[in-house]
This record gives sequence, C-alpha cells and structure tokens, in this order.
Amino acid sequence: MAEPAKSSPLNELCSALPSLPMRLQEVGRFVAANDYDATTRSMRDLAAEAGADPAAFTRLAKAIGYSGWDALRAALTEARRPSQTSPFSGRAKGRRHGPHADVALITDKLEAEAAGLPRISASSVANAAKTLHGAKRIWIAGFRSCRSVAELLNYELRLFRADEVQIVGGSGPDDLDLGAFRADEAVVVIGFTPYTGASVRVAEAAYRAGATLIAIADSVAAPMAEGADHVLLFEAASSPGFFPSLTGAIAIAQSLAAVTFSLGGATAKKRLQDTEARLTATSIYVSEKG
Amino acid sequence: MAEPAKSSPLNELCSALPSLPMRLQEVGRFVAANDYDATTRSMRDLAAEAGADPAAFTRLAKAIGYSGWDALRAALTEARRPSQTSPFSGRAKGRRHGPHADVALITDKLEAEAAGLPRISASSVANAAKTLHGAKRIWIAGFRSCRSVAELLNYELRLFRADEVQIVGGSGPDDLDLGAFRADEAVVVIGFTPYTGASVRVAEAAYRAGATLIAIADSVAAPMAEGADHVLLFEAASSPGFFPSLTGAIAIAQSLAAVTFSLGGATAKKRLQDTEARLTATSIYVSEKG
DNA sequence: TCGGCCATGAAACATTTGTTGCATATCTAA
DNA sequence: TTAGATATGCAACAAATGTTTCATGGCCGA
Repeated sequence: MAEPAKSSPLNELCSALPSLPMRLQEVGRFVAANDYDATTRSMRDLAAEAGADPAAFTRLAKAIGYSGWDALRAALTEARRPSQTSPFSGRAKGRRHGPHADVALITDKLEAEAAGLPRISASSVANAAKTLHGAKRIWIAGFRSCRSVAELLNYELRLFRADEVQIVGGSGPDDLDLGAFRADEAVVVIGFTPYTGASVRVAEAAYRAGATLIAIADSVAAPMAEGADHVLLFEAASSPGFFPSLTGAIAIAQSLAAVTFSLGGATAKKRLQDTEARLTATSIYVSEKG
Repeated sequence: MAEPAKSSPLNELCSALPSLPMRLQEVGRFVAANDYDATTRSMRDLAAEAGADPAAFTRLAKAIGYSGWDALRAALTEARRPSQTSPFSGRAKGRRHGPHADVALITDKLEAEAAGLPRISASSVANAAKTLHGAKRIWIAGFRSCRSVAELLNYELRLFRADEVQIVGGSGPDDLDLGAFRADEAVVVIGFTPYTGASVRVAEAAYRAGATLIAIADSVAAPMAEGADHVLLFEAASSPGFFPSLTGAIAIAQSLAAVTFSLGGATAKKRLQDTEARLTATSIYVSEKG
C-alpha cells in the first residue's frame, strides 16, 4: 500500500525483506548482493549458486509485487542500464542562472572529465603502444576537432621517430595518402560522434592495405572502429558542455606516445635528446627568467 | 596473424567485422551498439529488434571464434561486469618494473592528470570567457605541442564565431599577424616550459597593441604571462612521462569555449546550429547506423 | 494431542531458448 | 553465361528456462 514511492527495485526488495519467510530472505539477500548476476544468469543457475530451490526465486518476485521472476529481472535490468548519454542534445540543457552559473558549469565539466580519465583502459593503450613500436611507419588521422589530437600525437611521436610518423593529409589531399598504407605500417584514427566520412575512409583504407589499425574513439560502435586491431575508448559525452570533450582523447594520445617512447629504449632517448638539442640551437626556446 | 589476444570481446568483434558477410556485419554492429541489451535480453528478442534472423546471431558468434551465441554473450557479460576496484583508490603498487610496468605508467599518468583537473580555477576561466565574449576579434597562438591546443580552441570558437577567430600564423608567417592586433581584440597564448620564442613575441605584441592578453600556461612565471590580463594555470609537469601533459590545457580550452558559447546566448546557439546544418548538408558527417 | 496453516523442496509442465538442417537466393570466378 | 561456392531465411529440433503443482515437514493455536 503505502510503498516508499517508486525507488529502485533493489530498494523495494530490501524494504520488503524483513516481512518475508526465512528462505525468501536468504534468496532476497543473495539477489541484492549479486544483482549483476541476477540480470545476466538464469534463475536455476542462481539457485544452484545460492544453494536454494529455483522456485524460491519465483516466489520472491511475487512476494514483492511482481508477476514473476522475469518481471523482477526486467526491472533490475532496466535499473542497471547504463545512462544513455544523448550525445548532441546536451546543449539544450537548462542553463543555470545566477552570478556563478558559469563557474558551476566549468566545475561540473572538469569533475566529469576527471572522473572519466581513470576509466581509460591502460592495458589497451599499452598493447597499442607495442604495435606502434613495431610499426615501420605511423600514420595519424583526425578531422575537425580531432585534428588537434592527431597533431599532438604526431608532434610527440616525431620527437623520437621523426622520419616514420606522418599525418594523413598533412601535405596535400587526404586521398593521396590513403593508397600509401602498407601492411607493416600502423594507422591511428581519432574520431567521435558525429563521425566524419574522411575518418571512416582512412580506416577502411588501412584495413584494405592490411596495416594495423588503432582507433581512438568514444564507442566501439564507431564506424572507424570496425576492423581495428586496437580500440581505445574515451568518454566524450561524459562532460556537460556544448561540444563533446577531447580531454580523454588527449590523455590517451599522450599515454600512447609516452609508452611508445619508453619501449624505444636508448635509441628513442638518444633521438629525443638530439631533437631537443637542435631546437635549442636554433633558439626556438627562450631561456627562462631567473 | 598474431592477435593482440588480451582485448575485450567487443574489440574482437570490431576487428573481425569487415571480413564478415553483409548480414553478419549488420548484426555485429547492432551487438556492438547495444551490448548491454545483448547481455540481458534473448537472442530472438534482439533479432526482432535488429530486424534480422535469429540464426544470424549464432552464426556471428561462431564466425568470430566462439562456440555459439551463449559463449559470446558470456564473454560480453564478463566484460561488462562492474569492476570491484574503486575508481579513486590510490592503490599502492610499488611495481615499477616487470611486464606491467607500462600499464602502471599509464595508470599513474591518468590518475595524476585526473587529480590536476579540479585544481584549475573555474572562476579565472569564467572571467577570461567574459573577455572573449566582449572581444571584437580573437587571436589564438600556440606553438610546438601547444599548437594542438590552439587549434582545438580555434575550431570550437569558430563554430559560433566564425569570422572573428583566427590562429596566429595560420595563413603565413607569424609576424604578419603580430602587427594586426588591435586594442579591442583578445589574444590567447598557450605555452609551457620550455617556452618558445614565438609565443613570447606574440604576448609582447599583444601587450604593445593594447589587446587583452589571455595566457594559458603552467606557471605565473611564464614569460608570456607577463602583462597578461588573465592567466589560466594548469599542471603540465604533474604527470609522469617523457613530456609535459597537455590534458589540463585542453580542459581549459574546452571550458573557455563552452562558457564563451553560453555567454553568446541565442545568437551563438543559432550560429552553431547553422554551422552544424552546413556540415551535415555537405555530408561531412557519416550517418550513424540505424 | 490434534488440525489447520504455511513454508519448503522435488518433479512435471508449457514456453522459450539457442541451434541446426535444408532450400533458396546471391555472389564469384572462369 | 554457367558452375561452384557462399550467404541467408525458414522451420523443426533438443535443451533449458520459468512456472506450477503436489507432497512433505514443521510450526503455532486450540
């Protein structure tokens, strides 16, 4: 009757728990403690692991107001569904007003981005770096806003792999480069929703050429992630704002460059020093003020 | 060929996609895009929603090396299982060597960068954005690795301030632009140690012209921060690695663009929509899978 | 002590699930 | 074009699923 409003199915379960027969309490606690398995594995499977009768699960579901175990599981499944980030509708968000609205906007954005960084798969980046290290040549492609990420990666890799790194379309129309991909080369493509046609074409060309394809994207469902040997994911929509965030992509690019450099060992170190020496000699850098 | 081996089932799926028959590609894309439903709902259910034959799912699973759909789903389920590792637990891992040294390097780097983001002064960014909003024209300068940051800021601002934003040296030698600075304009300079001479010259020129100078730098002692009306600080050296991190600078640039956009109000919104419409019309973007 | 009640487990049930065989449609190569 | 191979949809299959029924066992009130 006077249920505690419409909270999550788990809460309903917990609040109804004390008034249930002993066996159902056990089962209920098991479900609450293993709700992920509850949504993915079968009822009999759970029963075996919980050491209970399968029927107990059906009875539990009915006891707390569901038509059956399927209904309860459906509710749990929906409750667990990852929040669908509407990629481009975010700009319609209600603008907070007041004097500090802008500050709050920035703070939210930064917090969300900070939270997203640790979710990047370090092992995936490490594996991709191994591939880069072994590649005879490295192509980098990024268009629109992703061009900045591409250029950063290009710049950092060139510090110790000068002759072997190149931006796709860096010196002329993109299509001239697409035919140049070779099997022993690596192609890095950066992109997120909405995906540019050019990035997809690069990915396809890389695949056709048999080159190793590394995709830095916001989703495994990204078109240019198809056929990729490595997919490095970042959260573009995680931060509020009028445009998807590139912070994660930048972090990946830098990590990629850093690990590739460390794999390069003494040779890479030497080349980096040479490059720096040359830049200093041509007085690109300014001496710091004492 | 030697598989990367240690990748997620989603990655295996993506890399195998292009070599699959058309129908299986469709189904594969559907699975990649709806992997949560793939783990929770039934095969036939998915088939109905994807508009495909149930058998296609079984065939897809077998095509990429699993014994059947159940096996693929089990793999996806395990991959999706919530990790018991708390996101921000500063795990004390002394391991600096061994097989996982690279992974540890990346993890440390990401954690340090994530920790640095909240230290950015949101109010400073907000103030700088107000300046940008009032500026007749916006110049952006960044050299070497900072060029990527400059281009990102340029790209995002141009989405709604097309005619009034320009990269210094974007169309010819830098020095041609230096004389063009005016008093009612704003100049954004991005840089960190070691500082390039070019960025310092830009800052000086802006100061002489009486233009508003916004410096994005790693220190208030940076040469181009001298005489700046706004200094936005980020932590470049906070993360380990062979090269200072630009993650903070990117975050600042994006926040700056976002706030400037929000200050622009309806006009900015309208222009952004126009720009997007134009990009879509020229089919720069590829339509997402159905 | 007895009798009703409910909780519990085992087995039987109707569905639904994933799979496979087969006939047709589609593509590829000569 | 023809021949061979492959891809695809349909339908039937065995296995597994959630549910129900039934018999049993324990509990409390008379």
